[in-house]
Amino acid sequence: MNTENSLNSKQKEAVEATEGPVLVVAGAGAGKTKVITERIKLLMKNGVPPEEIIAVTFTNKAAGEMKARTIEQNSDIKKFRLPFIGTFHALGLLMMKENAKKLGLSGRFTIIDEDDSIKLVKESVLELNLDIKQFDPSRMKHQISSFKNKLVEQEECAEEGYFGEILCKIWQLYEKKTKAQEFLDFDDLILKPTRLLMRDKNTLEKYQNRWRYIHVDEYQDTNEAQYMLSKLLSAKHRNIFVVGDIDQAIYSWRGADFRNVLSFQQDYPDAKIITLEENYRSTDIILEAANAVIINNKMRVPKNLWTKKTGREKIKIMVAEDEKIEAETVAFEILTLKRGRIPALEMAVLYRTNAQSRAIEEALLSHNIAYRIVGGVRFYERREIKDLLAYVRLVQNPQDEISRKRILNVPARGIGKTLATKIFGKTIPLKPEEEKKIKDFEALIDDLRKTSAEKKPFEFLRYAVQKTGYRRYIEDGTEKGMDRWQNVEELIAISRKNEDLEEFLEHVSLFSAEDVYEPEDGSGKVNLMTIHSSKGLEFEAVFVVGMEEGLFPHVLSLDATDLEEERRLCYVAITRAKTKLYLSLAARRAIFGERISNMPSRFLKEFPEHLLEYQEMFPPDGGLPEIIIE
DNA sequence: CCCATAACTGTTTTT
DNA sequence: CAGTTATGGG
Repeated sequence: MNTENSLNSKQKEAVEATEGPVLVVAGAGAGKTKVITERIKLLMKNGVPPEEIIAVTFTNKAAGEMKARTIEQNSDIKKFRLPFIGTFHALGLLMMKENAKKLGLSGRFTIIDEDDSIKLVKESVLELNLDIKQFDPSRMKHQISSFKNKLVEQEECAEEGYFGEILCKIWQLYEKKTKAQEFLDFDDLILKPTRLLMRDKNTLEKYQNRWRYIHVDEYQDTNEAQYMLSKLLSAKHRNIFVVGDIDQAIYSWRGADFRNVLSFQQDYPDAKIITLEENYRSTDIILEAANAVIINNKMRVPKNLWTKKTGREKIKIMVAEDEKIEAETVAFEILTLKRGRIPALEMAVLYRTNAQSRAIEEALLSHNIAYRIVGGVRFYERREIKDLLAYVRLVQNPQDEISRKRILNVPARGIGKTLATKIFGKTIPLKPEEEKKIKDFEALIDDLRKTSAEKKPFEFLRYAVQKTGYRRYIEDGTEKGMDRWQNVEELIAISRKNEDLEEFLEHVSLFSAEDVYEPEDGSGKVNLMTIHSSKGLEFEAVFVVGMEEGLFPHVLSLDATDLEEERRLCYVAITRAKTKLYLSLAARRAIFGERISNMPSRFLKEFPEHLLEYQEMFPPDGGLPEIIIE
C-alpha cells in the first residue's frame, strides 16, 4: 500500500469525483479499498450525512477492513453515525427486515446455508418420486440458484422439455417448503429485495432518497441480481461509484459476470472512468510475471501494472517428487525465511483446492511451524456446530422442521427413522412407548425454550449442551471428540457477544467464524488458504503449491472460458506476493488414495524464463526428479 | 432401534 | 482417503 495519506494523481481524481457515475478500474495492489474509503471520508467531510452513504462488498473481511479504515483518523465520527458498509447479503437482509410485511413475511425468518438448502431440494426431489441420481439435488440447487441470480422468481420458471419442466416442479416444491418455514437462502437475500424495488415504485424511491451515494467494491464479481440492485438504488441520483478488475474475476461459477464492468459505460455514457495501474505491493519481477501470464487471456481490457519497487529476487520454482516432498520443501524454505527475519504472518501457502492443505499441514507440524488455516471446512458447517444451532433454531422457531429433523435423535433417544417418518407424516396410531419418547423430546425443547427466555445466549448454550446430553454425546474420549467439543466451546464463546438469541442466530448465518475472530493473534503463524480466499490479501512471501495440469488449471476447468478464469486465479495468486514468490509442483501426488502423475502446469510456461530460478530441493540429496518444463 | 461395518461416492473455488 | 449412506447382527 502506498503511504497513509498520500494519494497519487489518479487515486485523487477518483476520490474527488464525488458526483455522478464513476468506474475505477484498479489492478491488484493499486489501492482500490483506499480509494473507496477516502471517498467516503471526503463525502462526509463535505457534509453528506453518513446515513446517505452505502458501500457494498462481497466478503465480511473486506467490509470489516473498509469500516476500520473509514473510522481511522476520523474519530470525530460517532460510531452510531457510520455509513452502511457491508456485504450484499447483509444489505439484502436489512431490506428484507424493513419490508417483511410487504413481502408477506412475519420478519422472523431463518437464513439457511447451502447444506440445508440442498437438503430441502433433496426432500423435494424425493417427494416428487424422482430419481435422485438423475435429478441430483446439489445440481438442481445450482440450477435454481442460477435462476435466482438472474432475477427469475419461481412462478416465472418456464423451462421447456422433460427436464426443464421437472426442474420447475422441484423448484416449486422447494419454494413452498422455504416459504412455509420462512427460510431464506443466500440467493433470496438479493433476489427478493431487488424484485420488490422493481415492482414497487414507492419503496424504490424511498431507498433512492435514503441512499444517495452508492459504492460497490469488486464490481467484477457482481451477478445479475446484484448488478440490478445497485443500478436501481442509484438510478435517481446517479451517484454510483464502482471499483473492479476484470483480471481478478474468479467467481463466474457462482453466477458473477464481469461483463457488468464492461457495460457500465453503456449504462452511464457520461461515466468517469479512471484506471489505476500503479501497484504499491509487489516488485517489478513479480509484476512482470503477472502481466506476462494474464496477457494470454482474450477476455480482458488491456492494462499494465507497474511499480517503482525493484526486486532483487527471482521467482523460485520448486520441483518435487510427490506432495510430501513438496510440502517438506515448503516447510524447509519457511524455516529459512524465518531465519532471515521474515515474520511468519507475512508468509502464505496458497493452493487451488482445500484437499491440498493436508500434506502442507503435516510437514509444518513436523517442523513445529505454527500455521493457521483461513477458510477451509467452514466453522458453521461443522456437524457439531450445526447440531447445536439446530437446537437454538428449534427453540426460537417451533415450525423449523429442518432443525427438528436434525436433532430429533441427536444424541440418540430412540427416535429412529420409522418413528421420525411417523411424526413428520402425522400418522396417528403411535405405541405408548413411542408417545412417551416424543413427549420427552418436546418437553426437553419446551424446557430449553423457557430457559432461553431467562438467560443470555452463552448461558443458555452452556445449559443446553448439558441438558440435552450433547456434551456427553460428542465427548467420547477420541481425539475427534475433543476437537468437536472445542468447536462447541468456541461457539459458546462467540455467543457472548450477543444479547439475545435472535441476534446470535442472525450473526452466525451471515458471518463465518473466521470473520468473527481477529485475523492474526500476534503469535506469528504462517497462513494457509485457497487462492480464492487470498483475494485482497498480501504477503511478503507467497508459496503457490500444486502448479500442475489437472490441479491448476483444474481438470474440471479446461474449456476455453473456464481456463481463462483459472488464469485469472493464477494472476491473483502471483499478485499476493510483495517480494518473494515460490511456485512448486509435484511429479506424483495422491488423489483420493490413488497416486497419479501430473504434468507441469501450462501456466508455468507463460512465465518469462529470465524471471525464474530453480530452487534446491529438500532433502537436497534426493536427486532431482525428472521433470522438465519446456 | 442401535451401532458397527461395508459399500459407495464424490472430491473447486463460497457469500 | 474420508465422509456419507446402505446393510445386517445384536
